[in-house]
Amino acid sequence: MKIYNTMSRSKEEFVPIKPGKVKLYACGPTVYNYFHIGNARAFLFFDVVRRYFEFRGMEVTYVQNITDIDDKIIAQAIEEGIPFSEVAAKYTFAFLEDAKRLGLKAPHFQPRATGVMPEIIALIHALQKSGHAYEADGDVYFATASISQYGSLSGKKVEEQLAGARVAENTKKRNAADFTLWKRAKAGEPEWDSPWGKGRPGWHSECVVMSRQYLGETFDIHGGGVDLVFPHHENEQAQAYALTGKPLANYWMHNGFLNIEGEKMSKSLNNFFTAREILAEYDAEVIRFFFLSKHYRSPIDFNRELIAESARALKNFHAAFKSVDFLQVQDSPSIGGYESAEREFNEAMDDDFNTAKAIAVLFELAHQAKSAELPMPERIAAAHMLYHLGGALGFFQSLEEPAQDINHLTEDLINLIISYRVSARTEKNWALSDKIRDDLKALGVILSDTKEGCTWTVET
RNA sequence: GGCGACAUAGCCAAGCGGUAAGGCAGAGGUUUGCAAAACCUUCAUCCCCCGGUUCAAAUCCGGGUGUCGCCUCCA
Repeated sequence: MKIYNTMSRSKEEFVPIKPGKVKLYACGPTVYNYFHIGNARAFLFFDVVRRYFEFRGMEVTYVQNITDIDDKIIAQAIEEGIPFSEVAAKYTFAFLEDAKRLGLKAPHFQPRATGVMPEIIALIHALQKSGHAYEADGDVYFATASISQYGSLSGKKVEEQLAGARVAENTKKRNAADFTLWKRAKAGEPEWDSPWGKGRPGWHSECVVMSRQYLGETFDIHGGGVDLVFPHHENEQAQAYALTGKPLANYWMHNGFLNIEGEKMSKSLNNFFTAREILAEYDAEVIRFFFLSKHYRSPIDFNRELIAESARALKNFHAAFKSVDFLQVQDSPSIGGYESAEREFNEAMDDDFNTAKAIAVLFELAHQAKSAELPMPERIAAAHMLYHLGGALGFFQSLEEPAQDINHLTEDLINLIISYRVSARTEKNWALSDKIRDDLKALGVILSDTKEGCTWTVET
């Protein structure tokens, strides 16, 4: 399979370090707030990467960090008037909750920065001893000039950067591109003891520590949003090179940004949505479909009309399952016959995770499953394959009807009212039967007259 | 100033040298008392513009135009 490697700016054949195994690391959230819908794209995409490798029989080790000490957390703590650790705990919990609701499979390891503090300090210390880092007034900086590879990931030449860039003047740095490894604590800020006095780590060291701890010195894939290429990943990589001379990861994958109505999402533009609020409005599966319907490296525009369109498109799959009564036949053995669809699906996914193309295969299968011209066993086989392949993308996690918040009495009453309507229809009293239908609709109960009789669903 | 991405039907979106996938919407039909749902059929002579390479280009090259991103915390 081919993966676009940010390092080489081209698609490369993916060769894992150990055949059959994939060591995957993706940057997780900084827990200073509920994560937003743009974060959700990244989390969801790497969830699909993980699922697809597993689908193809690879043994995946997936690590995602949680940054629970950071300037933004401190700022939020001041704003909420609670200790920083409470902010971190609150939003870590919220993250785990929302991730689950989004249908993300839990990573194998989810280490937190504060849980590896001694290791981070040891890393910085090692960098200092080998001359790649220097202390200045309680802060420690990484000397970017000390390694030749600096800039290789992001393609930036440090000297050329400085001309027009808005680099804050920091006289403690030897070089404007040098980045903070350790930050001296100001009064009242969270602090840890270190060889350089009390302080906290910079952002870029934790991922180096955690990834190497769980995945080894060099691992297969490191991922995150494009904005992390520089400086975060460049700086992670620099530390790894300084430490061992070896790359941190062989493949760097970066998902594109999410825009709102063509504009960047930001709090100042007031177009900021948390995943939590979107999940309150739309099904997790709809959000998943929305993201996967476009290639992961392209920017994606988010707006409600597009989400609604995704919801309509997704109905095709559920209609397909319904048409063969898949819940009843789910456990029956599939007769096969749709191996070519699986081949097509795999080809699409093998080409740098072309989920949009893979989804087209799913629609073909849905079409087959619904086709009244095909014999039922064949339709069921198509539905089985649809379920199988959709699962590789994380779809159809709950095929069952969503639990309706209705008690037995209500249910009986609705059925009673319907029975009166059936009588009215038998008498061709259309005025009354339509009124009953309209009135129930106003209450959120949708009636449908089908060949099998009148069925009802509750509008969600 | 430096680096990079993208421009395909009303909308979303694949395609990456061999003659335009798929979805939404629309149109027509089947079904229906009507409605909804469902199913079937249909829907780009053409891929931002101008040159070039080639037997052949949406796909490659050069030049424009436009949109967006990164270089500062950020998925």
